[in-house]
Amino acid sequence: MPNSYASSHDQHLQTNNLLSTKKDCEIENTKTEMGEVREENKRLKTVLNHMEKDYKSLQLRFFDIVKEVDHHDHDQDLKKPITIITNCDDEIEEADQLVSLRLGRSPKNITKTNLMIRKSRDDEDQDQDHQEELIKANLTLGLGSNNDNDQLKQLSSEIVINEATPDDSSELLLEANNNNKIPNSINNNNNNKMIKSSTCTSSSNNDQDEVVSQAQVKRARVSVRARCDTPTMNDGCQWRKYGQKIAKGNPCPRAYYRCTVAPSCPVQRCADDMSILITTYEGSHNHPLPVTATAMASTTSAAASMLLSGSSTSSSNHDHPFFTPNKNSSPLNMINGLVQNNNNFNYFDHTLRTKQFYSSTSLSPLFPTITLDLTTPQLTSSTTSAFAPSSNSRSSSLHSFGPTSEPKQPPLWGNNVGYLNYGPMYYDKAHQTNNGPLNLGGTKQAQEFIYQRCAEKIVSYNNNNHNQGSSAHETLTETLTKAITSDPSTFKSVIAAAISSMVGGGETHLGRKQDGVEKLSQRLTLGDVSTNTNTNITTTTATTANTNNNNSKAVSHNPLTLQNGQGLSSSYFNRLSSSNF
DNA sequence: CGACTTTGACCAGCGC
DNA sequence: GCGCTGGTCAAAGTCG
Repeated sequence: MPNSYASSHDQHLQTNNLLSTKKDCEIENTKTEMGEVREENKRLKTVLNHMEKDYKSLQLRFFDIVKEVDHHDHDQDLKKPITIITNCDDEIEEADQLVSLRLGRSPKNITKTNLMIRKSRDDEDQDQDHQEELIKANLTLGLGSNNDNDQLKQLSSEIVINEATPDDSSELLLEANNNNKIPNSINNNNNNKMIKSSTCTSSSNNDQDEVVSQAQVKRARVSVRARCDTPTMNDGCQWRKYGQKIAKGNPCPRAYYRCTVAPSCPVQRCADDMSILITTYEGSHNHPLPVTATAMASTTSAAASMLLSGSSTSSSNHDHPFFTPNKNSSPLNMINGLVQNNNNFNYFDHTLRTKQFYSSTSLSPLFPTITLDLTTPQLTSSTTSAFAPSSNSRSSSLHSFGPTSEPKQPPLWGNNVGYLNYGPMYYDKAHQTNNGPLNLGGTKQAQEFIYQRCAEKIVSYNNNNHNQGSSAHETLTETLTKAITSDPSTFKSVIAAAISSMVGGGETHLGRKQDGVEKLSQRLTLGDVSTNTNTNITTTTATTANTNNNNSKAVSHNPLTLQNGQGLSSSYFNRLSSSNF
């Protein structure tokens, strides 16, 4: 018995030793693995830092290039016989605004050119319906005739000029007013009146049609829907409440805010809805924006530009689950994404799908409104999910909405979501994931627009500078190389779209020229771009990139108590955001 | 005291 | 022409 006991005891000890040895081994292995994970984390951090540095440097370079190109365009612009109304108080600002006004929409002289070009084309295509003609007449982009290189070139240069400065609806307003000899003093502070005045001053049918279209453009609004517990949405700007009204049929008051960053900034916003904050922006800032504000400004400006461009339509857009034609509103040849219809959104209303897109009449029947819905669930998988949220604050998420606001953003060109899918027109809140910032899709797409704009500039710039071996050109080449290296797919998409916009312009949605452009795009993108070749959007939208000279107006509706513009927006949200980073 | 919000009045556009 | 409505103004109140 003792022996058996001793042997069993030894066995037990041996088993214990084995177990302890095993545990030791496991611990060692675990430690080793942890060490490896740590090293991996370090490597990842290093890579991330490197990417961030690259991103920042590329971003800086990009803006430098944009400035250079803008400057160059501005120089060219001064040489061009563009009519500039000089009976304004601030000629410098006026000139600047005039240039910026024309993005996405054509000023009168350009429109005439476009009409002329179109006229020759119409000899071939007699079956266009009159309304499309009228709409297209106001599209600066996409009207170039392939048969007329000179005109196309001229048009391209015009496009470059148009995009030399940031665009937005108010700028467009100003432009139209200039065309109609409306005093600028009216423009800055009373866009509505100005618009109506311009409409009344037109005489000829063409002018009337043009003015009507421009009026629609001028009144474009960008409505941002987002679930927000706070009275206002933090978009980085400072807002001051100047009025509040109880809208009929809406228990929630509508508040009116005005941007207080600059005294003359026409941006306003108002807000309404119970759990969903709807912020409607009108116009664009005419002053440098805080970093945190550039995101939303860029986003809304891009949306407004796309709304105004009208060239961005595509049947493929109808497949977007959040595109909502509004049967109560007048047709506008444009928009992808969600169109606001009061506060009711009819997702996927197949019966209403037509070839045309419709604008909203929610705030005013005269103001086409495009809505960036940040409240709806994600219905489709999106590659934007690759962009991990960097903030846990829903409210502060908007801080990282823009290209420059979030230092920890993922790589700028990091995915190839079809920008041809009109991404910037619609930011799904689901892209934030559960707690994520809105910036994911928005940032990337907005930045794609920036890039797109750059690409457009590059194309046009090169067209205008064949014989100039300038340093700017070298810089462009260098930057392009870097960009391609960074993310070839997206860059190719952008370039393809840019070229498409130049070649095919706004015609693609009609099926004309689309084949060639589409093939070109597909070749360039090597399949990176969605088959929804809405190539024409390229042209219009790039507007938003430069917020330094924006001139916009914002209106927002807050269903809740809607108390402050600046207070919550700047202080509360800023605190939130600062605490998160 | 300055900045901001509140709130009633005013104005202009639009529909009937 | 009248009334409704949206948008704006400005004086008063509030807050830090």
